[in-house]
Amino acid sequence: MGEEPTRDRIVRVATDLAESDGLSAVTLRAVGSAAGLSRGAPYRHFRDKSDLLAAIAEQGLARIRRAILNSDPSLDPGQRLSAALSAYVATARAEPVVYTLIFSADLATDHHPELVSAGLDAYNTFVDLVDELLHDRDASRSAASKLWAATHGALTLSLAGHGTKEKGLDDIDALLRELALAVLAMPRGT
Amino acid sequence: MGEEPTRDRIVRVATDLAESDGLSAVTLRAVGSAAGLSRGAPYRHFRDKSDLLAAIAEQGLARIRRAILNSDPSLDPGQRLSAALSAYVATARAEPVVYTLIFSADLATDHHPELVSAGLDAYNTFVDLVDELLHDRDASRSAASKLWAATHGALTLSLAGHGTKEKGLDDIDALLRELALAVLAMPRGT
DNA sequence: TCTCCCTTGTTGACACTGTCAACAGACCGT
DNA sequence: ACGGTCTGTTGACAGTGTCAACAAGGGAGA
Repeated sequence: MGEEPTRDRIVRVATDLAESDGLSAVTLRAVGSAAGLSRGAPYRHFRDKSDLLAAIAEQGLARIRRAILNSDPSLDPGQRLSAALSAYVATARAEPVVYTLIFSADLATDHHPELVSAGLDAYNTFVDLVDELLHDRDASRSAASKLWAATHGALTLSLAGHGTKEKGLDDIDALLRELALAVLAMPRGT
Repeated sequence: MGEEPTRDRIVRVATDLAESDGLSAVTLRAVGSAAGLSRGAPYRHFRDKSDLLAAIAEQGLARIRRAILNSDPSLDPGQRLSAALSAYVATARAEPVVYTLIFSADLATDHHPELVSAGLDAYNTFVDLVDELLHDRDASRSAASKLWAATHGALTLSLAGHGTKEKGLDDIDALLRELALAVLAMPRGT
C-alpha cells in the first residue's frame, strides 16, 4: 500500500490518543511524539491546535457518514433507516470523545468551513435514506432534521452521564425506536 | 442584603467571564482577579479547575430548573409544558457556553456527584410538568426523557453551528413544537 | 486576656502547554 | 549548479494549573 500522508497520520494518531486518554491528553507535543515526529511538526500541517481538533472532528463526521451509508441496502427503506440510526449510535458510542468534540462549542465553525461541509455531507446522506421511505424531498429534510436532533439528544444525554439512572434514557436503542416512530408517524403537512 | 459568600461570587464571576469571553478565558488567575482576589484563592474553595467548572455547570442546571418551574401555573397543562420548553430553550440560548459545558465530556460526572444530582432535580421538575398532563408517573418519565432528548438535540445542533443552513433546524421553536406534538401523541403503551 | 488552631488568602516556584522565530536538510524544476 | 519551496527540528517565551510555604484573622476554650 502507498505510504500514508503525514497529515492523515497525525490526525489518526491524535484521534487514537483522544479516545484512549481523553481530550486533555491531546497536546501538540504528545501528538507529534506519537506520530514519530517532534513537538513543532504539526505546525507544518495545521495552523492551530484548534485546526487539528477540527480535522479530528471532520474525519469523525466522515466516519459517521460512512457508517450510516453502509447500512444494508437490501433491507426495505424503513428497516434500513432503523439500521442506519443504529449504526450512527454505534459509531458515536465507539468514539465518544470524538463525537462530543464534533458538537463542542470550542470549535468556532466560522473558522472551520470544511467541518461544516462534512456535517452537511452526513446530513444529506441521512436525508437520502429518509427520502427512500417518504419520496418527498422537503418532508424528508424535515423528518431527517427531527430524527437527527432526537437521536443526538438521547445520545448526548447518555454520553454525558446524565440519565444513566433515569429510567427511559437507560436503554437508548429502545428510546430511539420510539422517537423514530413518533417522528415518522407525524402529519406530513406541518 | 447579606454579603455574598466568596465561593458563590467566584462561581458567578467565572460564569460571566465564560459567557462574555468564551470558556477558554476562564483561567484560575483571571477568575481570581475578576473576583478581587489573587491567583491561588480559588483553591481554597475548589479542589480543581474541573471542580470549578462543575460548579458553574451545576448552578447553570439550577437556573434552567428554575426557568422551567417558573412557567405560568395558570396555563392549562399542555400550554404550560410548551411554555416550559420555551423557557428551557431561552435559558440555554441566553448562556450557550454554560449550557454546552453542562453536557461536555470534560466533566467526568463520576467525580462530581452534585452535578448529577442537579441534573436529576431538573429532570424531575420536568417530569412533574409532564405528569400534570398525563397523570401517569411512568408514562410521564418516559415522555419527559424523550422531550428532553429531542429538545436538547435540536438545541445543540443549532448552538454548534451545524444546521443553520439546513432547513428545518433554522427555526428551533417550530421544530420543537412538532417534536413535542409527536412525542406526546405517541401510543402510551410502549 | 492569652493561646491555639482552623479558615482564608497571598506569593514563589515548577512542570507543562501553545506558539513563534531561526535554522537545517530534501526535493525539484530551470 | 542553483535558488526556492516543503518538511522537519530546536530554542525561546508567555501563560497555565498546581502545590508548598507563609501571613493574617477570628473564634473556642483556658
